[in-house]
Amino acid sequence: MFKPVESKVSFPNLEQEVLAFWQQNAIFRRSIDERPEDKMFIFYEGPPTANARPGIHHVLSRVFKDLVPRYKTMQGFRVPRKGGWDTHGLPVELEVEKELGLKSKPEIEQYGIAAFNAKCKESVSRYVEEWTRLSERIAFWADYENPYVTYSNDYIETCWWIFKRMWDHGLVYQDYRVTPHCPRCGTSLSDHEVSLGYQDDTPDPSVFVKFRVPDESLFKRGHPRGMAFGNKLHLVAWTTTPWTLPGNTALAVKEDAEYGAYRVGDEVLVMAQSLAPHVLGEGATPLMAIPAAMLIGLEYEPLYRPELLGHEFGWFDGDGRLRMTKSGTPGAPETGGRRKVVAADYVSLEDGSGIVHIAPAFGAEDFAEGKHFGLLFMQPVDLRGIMAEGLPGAGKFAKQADRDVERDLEERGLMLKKSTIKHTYPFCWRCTTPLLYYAKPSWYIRTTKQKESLLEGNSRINWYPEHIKSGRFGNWLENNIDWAVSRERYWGTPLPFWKCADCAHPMCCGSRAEIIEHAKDQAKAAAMDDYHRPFIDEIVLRCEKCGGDARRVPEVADAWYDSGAMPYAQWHYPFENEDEFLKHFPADFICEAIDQTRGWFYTLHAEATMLKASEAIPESISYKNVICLGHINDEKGNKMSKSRGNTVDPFAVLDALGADATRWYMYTASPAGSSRRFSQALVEEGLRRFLLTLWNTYSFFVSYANIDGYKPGTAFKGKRPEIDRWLLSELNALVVKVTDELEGFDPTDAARAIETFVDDLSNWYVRRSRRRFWRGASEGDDDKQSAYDTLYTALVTVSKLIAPFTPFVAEELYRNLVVSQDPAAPVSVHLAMWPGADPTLIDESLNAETQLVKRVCSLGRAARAKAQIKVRQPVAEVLVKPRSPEEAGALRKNLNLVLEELNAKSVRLVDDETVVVSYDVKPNLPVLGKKYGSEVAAIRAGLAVLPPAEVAEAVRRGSSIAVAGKTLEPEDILLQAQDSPGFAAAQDAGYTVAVTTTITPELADEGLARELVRRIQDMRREAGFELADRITTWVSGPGDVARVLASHGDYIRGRHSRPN
RNA sequence: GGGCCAUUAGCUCAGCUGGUUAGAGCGCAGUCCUGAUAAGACUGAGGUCUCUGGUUCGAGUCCAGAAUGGCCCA
Repeated sequence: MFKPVESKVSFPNLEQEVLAFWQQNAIFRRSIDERPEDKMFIFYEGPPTANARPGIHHVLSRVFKDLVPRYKTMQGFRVPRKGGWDTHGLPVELEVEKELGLKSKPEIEQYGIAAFNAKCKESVSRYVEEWTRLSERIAFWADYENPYVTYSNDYIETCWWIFKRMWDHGLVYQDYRVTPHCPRCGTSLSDHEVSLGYQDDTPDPSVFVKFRVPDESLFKRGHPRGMAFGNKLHLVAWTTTPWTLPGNTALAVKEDAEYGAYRVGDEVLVMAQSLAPHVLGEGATPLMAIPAAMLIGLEYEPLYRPELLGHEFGWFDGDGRLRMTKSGTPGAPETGGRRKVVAADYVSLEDGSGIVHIAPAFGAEDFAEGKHFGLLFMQPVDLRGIMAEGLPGAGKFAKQADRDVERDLEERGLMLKKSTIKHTYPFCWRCTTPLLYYAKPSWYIRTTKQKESLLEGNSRINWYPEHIKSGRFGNWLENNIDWAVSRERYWGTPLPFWKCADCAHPMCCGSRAEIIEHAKDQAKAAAMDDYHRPFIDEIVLRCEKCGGDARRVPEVADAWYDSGAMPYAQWHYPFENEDEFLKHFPADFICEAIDQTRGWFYTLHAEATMLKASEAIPESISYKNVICLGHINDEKGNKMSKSRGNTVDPFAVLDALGADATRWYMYTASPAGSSRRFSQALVEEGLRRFLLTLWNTYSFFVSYANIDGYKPGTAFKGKRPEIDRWLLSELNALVVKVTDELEGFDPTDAARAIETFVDDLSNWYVRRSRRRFWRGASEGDDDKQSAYDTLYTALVTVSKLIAPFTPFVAEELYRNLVVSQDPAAPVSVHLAMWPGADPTLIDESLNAETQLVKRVCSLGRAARAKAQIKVRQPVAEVLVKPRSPEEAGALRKNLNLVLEELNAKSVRLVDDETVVVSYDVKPNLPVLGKKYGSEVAAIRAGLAVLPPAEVAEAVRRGSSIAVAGKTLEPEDILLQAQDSPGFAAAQDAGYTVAVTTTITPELADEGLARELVRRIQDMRREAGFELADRITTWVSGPGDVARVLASHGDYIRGRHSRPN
């Protein structure tokens, strides 16, 4: 006996029972422990941050992550799955700041870094329980009893070790970079934060400034003396940030643009020709054209010279490194104050003057130009945004200093024109202070040095979808820039770099032991039990060069650095677990969404490459296969976000429809790499289409198997009917298909194939085979055995195939169908082995034949519908015209199916459909009219006298035909099929299927008999009888009912009772 | 401004290396079938396969360009 199965089912309830079973029997642990240790498949979990509720997009990545390990487990691999939590980073800090009401870094420091970090630590585990609950609920199997946690001391120590390896190999350096900076909060903002604070229509000054070019510069540049302008030549540059003008160290022109000199009053102004009329208006006299090449290299007088005011300044050396110094310091470049013109391709000719003001301290592009051309670097505004002494607006906030700068330039006659424009400008999303782009020192990993290795490694990684490899990820590597790895924050892995206060010598420590070794107070270092700030900051090292006090640099590491360290840090490698690390490296499979190309996919890859370059690990790729998921949008295709309020609570969907339905939707809706629209309605559609269909087939099988006492295990040996051979053929083809697709990391095509099979199983195999299950044993034991055996085999195989996809319903089917019958079987489908296909059972031509039969039946039903003859009413004959003799042969083998499906007494195959249809031939007047004009009348007449059958024949063959002296093409003639008398026909794609429409009294009686059967069945059902109940039926009715009961009584009785 | 992806029925999606008449599911209207079925079958309405060129005997499919949308970067 199988456990009885109701056709009605609540999947959410069922899933709870399965969850309890897994829990009680430790199935997850067993699914790992019971697999051989020497056959590993390695999966890395990209750690989520648990400081917010999980959303539906987390369900997406988790179910894809879960699928491959389950499949591989069934293939006999051991697939350990260590969970992990990403715990550091700015988002965490921001949450805590909000909670504590802190608004800036000074406030945090006042609150206390130790207390602040304690709050951060507390915050990251706030939703761990909810994350774990979700993971369990959707059957995302991972080990959350021993997860790696990025804030643990061990994890941090491995991060230090990685830094040290790179440090020793010259892959770490400090340099400046330009970042969006909030002068009030005293910190850089991430791109994400910047994008939160853009404001449109921000008014800003728009000023055209004159930069004087002394005649001497022209001579130096090789211009003839005759071309002197009496020191009246000026370059006109445009800016919306006058406060950056004291930082100007260059002007940029576009190399392929035409410039011109214009006389305005007694001055000569230079700017792009295309913009001159707009800027200068009527009063300007063009003097001459100047190619950009003549401007490049030209020296001009700076508006301001902060370097003379005792402020620190810098320059870019030959390596593009920024060196800071003070005027008069030995080694500082002697500039004579001159700045020069350079070429830059980003110079716009759309607005401004075609000459761009460059201040390397205050713009990313400017900084890059500085690096490229070895420019001076002036930063007369501090991190609070305050203008330096000695300059206009000194002591004021930069934006307020704008007006002082403008006034100063006006007084000096260097202001050409000023007005106000409105544009989009970024503000701090927390305090609405305007952001300043500001060059600050930052620590870098020299990834550019390993660019070739990064690319080489990538070439050995399998990406799904494939275009990511050379597309988004490959391009990212091609355009690689050094990784800015430091953050001026608190809650993160402290950078293990110390700098001597005396000689500025930098040191890097790659372990706790090294820190203790170099610490001035070794006892204190040894006692450190939290490696975070502020404790680590208190450890002062002895400078290895001069013995002075070395203090740690204030920055912490980018949180992405932590997650990229996960292959090593999860094992605290190399400090312990070397075996574990080597066994688990590299990963065979990882899976995240596409936004990780610059996140985890990159840091994982970059750190592995850097470590390989540092000869610290044996292999330079840390993952071999990666599924890169598209994003989930809402049902309208919009991105889901909290602020839009269009997020979906995963638990609502799971409670309503269940995890299997949700998972199935994720796999089948669209290929893994495509973005997808999510709505509960779509999940429900899949539930109905697939899960319920499968469930009902299963319930059907169990109901009848229990009545008949069917026992699996005694494999059927006799000759199987065609339809059973067909189902087994399809089933084995399905196993091959699903296995192939999963090997190729394509769950979508695999799942869709399963869906098609289940549809065939239910709506063709079971529907066509129903009677074989309910008729008595005496009516052919072999046939019935074969049916049970076939259906049982199909259901058991499907339960295994769907185990990675819908693990709950798979478990339910498997346990009832297999475990309840076979004490030797593994107790869970997730401990079972993946089914193998028997290729000898796959019969492609049989599969094609069945397709043909289904198509013919479909057309036959269409023909019946056309004649308005119900399927319950038998017809005398079905006529089929197939497309080829081969097809005729195939149909001949399946005549019984066609007969039954179409409720006909006989089937006749014909090779010409004109037996059942005749064609009306009509001239295609719109076509003929265009071709032949007035001759159409003659053609019409000519066509009318030709035998329609011959014309039709020619048209159907696609050959031309001679009519009234013209050669007509098939397109010139319209054919209209007419049913011949006594037939109703349907045609499609070269097939014709017809039924005879004459209903003899005998046929009518048979139809009535079936009608009676149906009515009585309905009554049985309504009365609540069980399938096996025997009933007594009384019938009264008009004479034909009595006649039919007499003539077809046995048939009617036979349909209502099961003789066994 | 650069890169990647997408665009096929009202909606969600198939359509393999070019090959007769472009399909499925959902939804809508109707008819039918049914003792596994919350299901199923059939019919109907619904397609300039985003557009423009090109290659080819032949293009939804290949090439070029454009448009729109999404994502990423600047």
